[in-house]
Amino acid sequence: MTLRDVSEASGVSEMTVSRVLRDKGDVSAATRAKVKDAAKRLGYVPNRIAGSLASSHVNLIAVIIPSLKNMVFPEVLSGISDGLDDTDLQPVFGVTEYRPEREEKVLFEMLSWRPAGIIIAGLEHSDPSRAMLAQAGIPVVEIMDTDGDPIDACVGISHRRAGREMGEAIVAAGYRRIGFMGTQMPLDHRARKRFEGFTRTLAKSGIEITDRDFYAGGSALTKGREMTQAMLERHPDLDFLYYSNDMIGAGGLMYLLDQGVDIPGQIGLAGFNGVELLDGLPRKLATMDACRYEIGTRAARIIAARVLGQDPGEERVQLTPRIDLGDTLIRG
Amino acid sequence: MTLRDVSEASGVSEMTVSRVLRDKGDVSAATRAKVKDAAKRLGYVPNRIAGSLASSHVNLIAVIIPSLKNMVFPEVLSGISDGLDDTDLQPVFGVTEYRPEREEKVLFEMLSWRPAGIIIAGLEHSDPSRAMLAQAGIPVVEIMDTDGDPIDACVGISHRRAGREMGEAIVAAGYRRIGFMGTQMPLDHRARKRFEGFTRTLAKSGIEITDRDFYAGGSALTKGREMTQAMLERHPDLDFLYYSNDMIGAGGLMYLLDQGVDIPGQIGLAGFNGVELLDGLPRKLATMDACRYEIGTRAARIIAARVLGQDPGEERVQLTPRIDLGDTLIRG
DNA sequence: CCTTAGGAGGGGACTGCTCTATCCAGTTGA
DNA sequence: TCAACTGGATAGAGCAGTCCCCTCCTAAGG
Repeated sequence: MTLRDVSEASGVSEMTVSRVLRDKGDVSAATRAKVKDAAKRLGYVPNRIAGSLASSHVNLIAVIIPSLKNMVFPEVLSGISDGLDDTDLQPVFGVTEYRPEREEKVLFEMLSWRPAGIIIAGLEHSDPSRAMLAQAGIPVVEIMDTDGDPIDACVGISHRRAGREMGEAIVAAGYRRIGFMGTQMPLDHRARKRFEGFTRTLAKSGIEITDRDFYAGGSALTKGREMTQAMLERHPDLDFLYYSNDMIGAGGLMYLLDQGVDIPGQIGLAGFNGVELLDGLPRKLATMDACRYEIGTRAARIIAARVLGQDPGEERVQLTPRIDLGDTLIRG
Repeated sequence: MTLRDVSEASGVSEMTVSRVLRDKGDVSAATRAKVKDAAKRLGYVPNRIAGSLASSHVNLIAVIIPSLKNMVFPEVLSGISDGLDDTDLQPVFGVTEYRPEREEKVLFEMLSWRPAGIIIAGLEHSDPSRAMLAQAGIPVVEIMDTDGDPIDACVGISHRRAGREMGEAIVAAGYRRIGFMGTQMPLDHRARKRFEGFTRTLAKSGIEITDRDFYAGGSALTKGREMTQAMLERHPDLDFLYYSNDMIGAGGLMYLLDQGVDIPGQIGLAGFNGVELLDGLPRKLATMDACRYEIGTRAARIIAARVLGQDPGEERVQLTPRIDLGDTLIRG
């Protein structure tokens, strides 16, 4: 089923059929109708592979993210999808599982389809990946993070600063014996940067983290409970627990409520991400919004503008995450 | 940057370069090394658009799902991704937002890339969509649901049966005044089928739903709280609440625990999906596993086998969801 | 020692399907 | 009558794969 079939069925040249289907060039209304009718009758679906090869235009935007298991990324994808909605650009997703070698592979695969642009999470990439991104000759937007040197454009928040601000709020509130719980992911650079920003800020006030723990796999809520229990058994005198994400934070919160602990009096809590989930918990966990959806839309707008040859405006966008003290952090 | 550039840089024909890069045909180790070296030095990324056009082989599997906002689908995607992992097939995702006209558009877009197979959620499609699927001439696997006539292959669970079994468990446990809460989505056929199976089963025992309510948008957990409160104000004598998904069910559970209601003595609760989240709640919500991950892997295996010309085995797979009574449904 | 078969290594020509660029014929209007 | 369009056709390009062919070397047979 090709242009030829449609052209034969409608009695005009392939050229004319192509023009009708792409709404380009001048074709009389009568011919147009004839062609469209034939195409519909035959169930013709244009072959974009041939089309893209001929025109060297591809309407795909490659989107590379670490994971789908964490709700953070689907939200970014929604933003991208919405930001691209009024263009004919189409996002295509690839998942790296936080592994650099996977990232390389996924990137290579994606580039082999000659997309019109790339949106990729993070600023840390292997040398081959950076080389591919730089050489591709298409707009590249690195998202989520702004602590580092972008290859091209960039939209995100500063995770160092996010960690710092939370640290400041905690110190200001008077907490001093602080425990940290996070995910066991050396390759999650954003979590690492938050942690660094956090500890560095505490250090300025002469405070050192009392305990820390990392987990891998399993239900985040359950892990949050277990880790919190274990940490408090090790250090019953902790007065604050900072979690690297809201899910384990929520688990910790549930555990402490079960135990009848006074929150935020005896122990304060904070997470990160601002997940919607928190709104329904008995006590609202302090957190920090990661601007996920907006990151998606802004990145998409930059890509769209660049691809369509318009002015993309600001190309290094640093969004400001809002801290939300919720009910689990005393106002300092 | 094309095969020609690599061929010129390495001093062999384009043909030989192509063979080296695809690991096909006999090429001496020396030549192979020379070519690979040149390709790497130039940062050559093969053009799959041209490759696919030439070979009429595309390694893409189109995956069409209603939404990314519900964790159900990312889990299915993980399954698909894992199921395809040992092949060179690559999933490509499209999202319909539960809208048939979006589905048509997404399907058309995807088919225009001539994928090797399609995995699509649900059995209900518009006539044009069905026509496209049937005419595409590639394996089609409809997933999530088995209540209906698949176009080709099919992997899922029976949502009617899921509703029925939950209804039976509730009746067996002795509950009689039952309320239902769900999402306001006429186009979520699976939720509808569960509801039908549920009410029909109750009817057999002479029970009619006492109240029902539907919501749209907003945080599911919060909505669950609000709807539960509202429904109990309307009907304080309800003794069971069935939620169409675990998130609103969890919200309801939180509300009732806050209120000090005896669960499951005074009021029983059940949700649907078996989301991981439930494991960390103070009380485990009764639910039913939707086999999300397995649906993904099975669908992927069928597609892979068909595409590779192997025996796909069973092509109409009905999985059996396990009911989990948790702590919120008296054992009947 | 020569012949010959066979295989390994590599090249040439053409193809896939659509789009771009260019060109032509017919029409319209001044 | 000629210029300016309009509707439509023809030719060629885009890049890598398939099919088929050729060359050269090795090894076995006579």
